[in-house]
Amino acid sequence: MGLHGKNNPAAIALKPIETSQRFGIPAGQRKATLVDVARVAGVAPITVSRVINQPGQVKQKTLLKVRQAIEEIGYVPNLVAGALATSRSRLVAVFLPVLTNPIFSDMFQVITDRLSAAGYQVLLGVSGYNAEAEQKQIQAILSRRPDGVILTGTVHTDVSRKLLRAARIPVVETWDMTPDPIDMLVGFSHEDIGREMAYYLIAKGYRRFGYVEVDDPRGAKRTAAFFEALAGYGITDVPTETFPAPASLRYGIEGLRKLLPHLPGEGPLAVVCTSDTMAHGVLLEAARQGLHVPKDIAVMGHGDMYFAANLVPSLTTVRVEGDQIGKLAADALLERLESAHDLKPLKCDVGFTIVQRESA
Amino acid sequence: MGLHGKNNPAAIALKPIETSQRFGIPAGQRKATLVDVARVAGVAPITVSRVINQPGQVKQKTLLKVRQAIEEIGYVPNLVAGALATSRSRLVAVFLPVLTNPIFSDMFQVITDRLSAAGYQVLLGVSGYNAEAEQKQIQAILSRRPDGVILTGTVHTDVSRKLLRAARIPVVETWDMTPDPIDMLVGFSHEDIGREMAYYLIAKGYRRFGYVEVDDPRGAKRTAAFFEALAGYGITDVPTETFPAPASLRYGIEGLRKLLPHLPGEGPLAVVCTSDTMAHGVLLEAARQGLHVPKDIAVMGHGDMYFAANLVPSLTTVRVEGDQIGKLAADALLERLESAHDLKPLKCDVGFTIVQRESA
DNA sequence: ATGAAAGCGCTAACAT
DNA sequence: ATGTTAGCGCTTTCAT
Repeated sequence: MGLHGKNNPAAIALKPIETSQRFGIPAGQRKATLVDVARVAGVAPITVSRVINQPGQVKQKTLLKVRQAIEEIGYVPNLVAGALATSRSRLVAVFLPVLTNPIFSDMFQVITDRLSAAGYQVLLGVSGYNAEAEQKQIQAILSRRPDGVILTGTVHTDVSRKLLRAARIPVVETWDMTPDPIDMLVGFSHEDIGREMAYYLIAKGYRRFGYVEVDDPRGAKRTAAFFEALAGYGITDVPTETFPAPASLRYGIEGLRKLLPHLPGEGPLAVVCTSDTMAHGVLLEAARQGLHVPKDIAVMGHGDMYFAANLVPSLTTVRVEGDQIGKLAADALLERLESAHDLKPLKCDVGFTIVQRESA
Repeated sequence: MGLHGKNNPAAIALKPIETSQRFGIPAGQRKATLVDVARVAGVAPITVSRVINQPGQVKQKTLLKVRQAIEEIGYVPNLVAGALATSRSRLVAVFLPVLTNPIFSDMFQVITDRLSAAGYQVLLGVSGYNAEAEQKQIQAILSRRPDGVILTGTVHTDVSRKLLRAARIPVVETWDMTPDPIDMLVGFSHEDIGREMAYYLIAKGYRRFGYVEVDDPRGAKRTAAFFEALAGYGITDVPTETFPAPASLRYGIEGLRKLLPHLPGEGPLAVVCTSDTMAHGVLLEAARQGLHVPKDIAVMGHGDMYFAANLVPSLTTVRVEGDQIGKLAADALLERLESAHDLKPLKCDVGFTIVQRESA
């Protein structure tokens, strides 16, 4: 690869300096290494390493000399080699279902900010709400030897769980609750949300419901709990439209259109969506059809996305503190990474809020 | 680090097998290596390497034997070591201004899909429309020795450009045009867009304008060209509201509120926004104020985001093929990476479309 | 405060 | 088709 004298010990041994330009700056193709810096600065390679990693241990004068050499030859440290030597990659893998949902990208942003402030970089995996796809990515990313992993959700394949346990690195599952986490857990109960939404609407006097959902494992938990709570009030006929994840505006529009002919009985009607995006669509379609929200039809979403408060009418929804989850997950990981490696189990429920606005 | 006999050559030489459990499976803490697999399978380490990387070169029988050993001890290859040995990391760095704009996350998704299909993984950097922040991240990520880099925009610090050139890896700049790209370029002309928007609105008969923008370098190009084109028609007084990037719904709402008292003269009025998100806000605020769109006020956005077609009234905007950019950028990079490394310059303008809808 | 030697886990280049 | 040897660029350990 353009390296002169490679695999020719004699050449290297005989003329270690002549293979480079004056001052040992590597010729043309080759990238500068620690050894090059050391040669220019007139110190041992290990001293250069110390200047970079533990500058406190190096005399001021040496420090300056070495830093000047680094500058002079434009040395960029090779973290691949560093990672191999220390078996610490300073890499954290984060898995998200989708990137397009601001709720996840916000969490990702918080995680990235905190981790990169601590000197870590983030490898992103997007699994598309699919445990098999997630497994493939986990498999691939684990060969990068990340120092830690943050997952979205608690539904993973058995192989994924086994691989993660075998990797013996801290793992944080987020965005859900489960009795048997892989390691650490920061989330909230989707069952609680489903139930509370039902109670909220029942309390408001609604007895007729329509439901628009996308097929994702956590949404399904909310759905099941919602239906169960309604059943407690004798309400069992809830027409439902289900679409493939991820949610889109169009599914909301289509959902309401398909739902309308099937909604049973008389009296106040509420349509519940598993995401604000679809609730937005329902709102738009209701407007197109001349239906008044919430008089003719109440609408409730999930996520409190950025537009929810500003829609006309504003959207009643469920707010989850994604930032908070990201912060807690990153901090928990960092604590494990930085401090003593003793098993400190973490299981944290950040809760949720029903945000009452105009639509329901 | 839990490795028995480390730095004790005698111990290793004398009892290489006894340090492990039966069959050479590493004890408790240590992760399995290629050598462990080789020992279990009864072959040389290089053969295991071939089974993983060039299975075609290995006899069927050996292949099975080795794969069984891999399975048995749960071996996960160490790509860190592989990367050091080959000086190929199979890592590509992608820099985005923000993640929350679907236009970028879509492009990212396309890039990720194509690259991971080719066996690469993607390191994401989010620069927040800030060249200094981008530089810091470039600096950090280059020490991971990525095989290639994809950037958003053509505005980078001098240091960034120098670092990227020195890295001697393929670089694709996207989402803009420039006469002096760092290496390859896939984008479109923001000047063309600004100009065409002006022509479009002039042709529709508008002579009074308001402008709502966020402070990002590419948006600024569109703005400048828009104003220049208007000046060609003698229109120089265009009240403008500028907000810090990234765009938000709220800026649109606030923007229109602040703009309204200042809009000059009489006759058809158009408000132009540098993003659909803000145009959405303008639409909402116009509705709140009882202004009819487009009769009282026309609105034009940029980006053709997912909601643009479904708003009421639907949003006239500019569509840019982000997917196409992502596809071309990833493919260009892959071609450089996979085939001969000869300098194949690429400069590609994917163009744009003005999407006429109800709002203007 | 600085250095010498060995090794992290893998693969390229040469055998056989 | 498989093995041997050396080395990727860094850091650890032990010495000075």
